[in-house]
Amino acid sequence: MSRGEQTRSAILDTAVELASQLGLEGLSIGALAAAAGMSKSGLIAHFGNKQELQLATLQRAQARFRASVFAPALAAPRGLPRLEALLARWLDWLMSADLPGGCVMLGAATEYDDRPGAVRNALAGGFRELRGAIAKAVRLAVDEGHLLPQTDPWQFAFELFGIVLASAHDWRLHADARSITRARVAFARLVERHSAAHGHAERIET
Amino acid sequence: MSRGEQTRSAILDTAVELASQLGLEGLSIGALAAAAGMSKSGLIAHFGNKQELQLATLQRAQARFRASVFAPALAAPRGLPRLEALLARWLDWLMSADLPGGCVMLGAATEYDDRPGAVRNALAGGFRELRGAIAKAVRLAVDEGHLLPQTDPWQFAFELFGIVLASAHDWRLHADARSITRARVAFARLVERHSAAHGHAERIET
DNA sequence: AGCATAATAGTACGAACGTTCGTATTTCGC
DNA sequence: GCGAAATACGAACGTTCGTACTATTATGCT
Repeated sequence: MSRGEQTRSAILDTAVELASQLGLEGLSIGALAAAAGMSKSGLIAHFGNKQELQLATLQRAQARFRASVFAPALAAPRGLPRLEALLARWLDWLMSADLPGGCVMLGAATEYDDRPGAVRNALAGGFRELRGAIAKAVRLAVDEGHLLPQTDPWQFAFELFGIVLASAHDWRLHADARSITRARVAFARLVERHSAAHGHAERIET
Repeated sequence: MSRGEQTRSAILDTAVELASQLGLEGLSIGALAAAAGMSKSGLIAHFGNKQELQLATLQRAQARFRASVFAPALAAPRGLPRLEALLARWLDWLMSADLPGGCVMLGAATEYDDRPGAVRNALAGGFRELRGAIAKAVRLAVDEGHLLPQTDPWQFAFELFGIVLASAHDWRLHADARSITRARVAFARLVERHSAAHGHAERIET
């Protein structure tokens, strides 16, 4: 890795951290340059313009998410264990201390949902890919016999996503640690509802 | 209503519309003045400074939400009908065409969740109040016998909130109309899970 | 070691930001 | 109808924004 690539990578690390707090749009070249300890012009030379910087920052954040959340989940055995690992890692990711301003993608989602362009496309693509991957994991859980065959993977993924969103909201806006427990309870009930044990069996105690 | 109050009110209507698209932080005095057809100085004189403008805009959006979503829901009979009305109105609100940039509160939530200050406090207070109202509606549904007594109102409100968040996300970022159906399905299952008709559960009403 | 090139800094630009001030205009009670 | 108060305007402030262009420094290959 050349020197330029090194500093570019270091810049992006700082950029993700800053974008976490200020949003992808609020991330300014001047503030980033100050945080990275270099000049505005020297910094932006690595990317050309701000949009390219935003795209690169988003890609870096997405790559981190894949590495911290999805890859470990894929290491878990397919089926329910993988889904559980996914949720656990995802919650860890959202509440991690090294993302001081929350998930960059979730923040950018509300920023760019009505702002057509390359950033929005990259963002939507990432979320679509994520949702598809979840749906696939659900399908595998059905194949493994952990979930009932009539389970709709997309509906399941939708509801799981909602649980995560609500948890992130409560955690970040209200600093409510109960959101973790609530997410786990909601997930357990979501699974139970689609599991073969459903109908005969136990009740979940909160 | 004096003339000043009239223009102030008209400004806030425009401000809500603009903040819907640009966010509460991205809402600039210059752009708002242009949209309202008046000068920057003449506009900001009604509020003092930008933060007061943001607070007033937020309060206006919150009042609109109460009027369009919560008040009609309260008109429905307590219990399940009220909860169903709440969800229906909420989804209408989120997908309404006159909120071109999405819900102001949801947008501001991710903007200000790590920015302490008056705006964040007002925002968090509103969401707390909303969540409490939902929990209360759930409690009433339990009292009416529509939901099982062991239902945790806060857990129920959490999950309902998650359904709404996921629906708003899919609708706004992916323009996915299926999010409405998915929200309804998820809600129906959430209710079913806590209802007396649910499989194994014991009845409370004779 | 020397040199071509990559990498960073420096500077300047026009525009937009929020805010303040002085002044003109309009409204409204008397 | 008059005058005080409310309301709106226009101009300017200092700052920051993203970007462009030039100069300087550092790297790496032969």
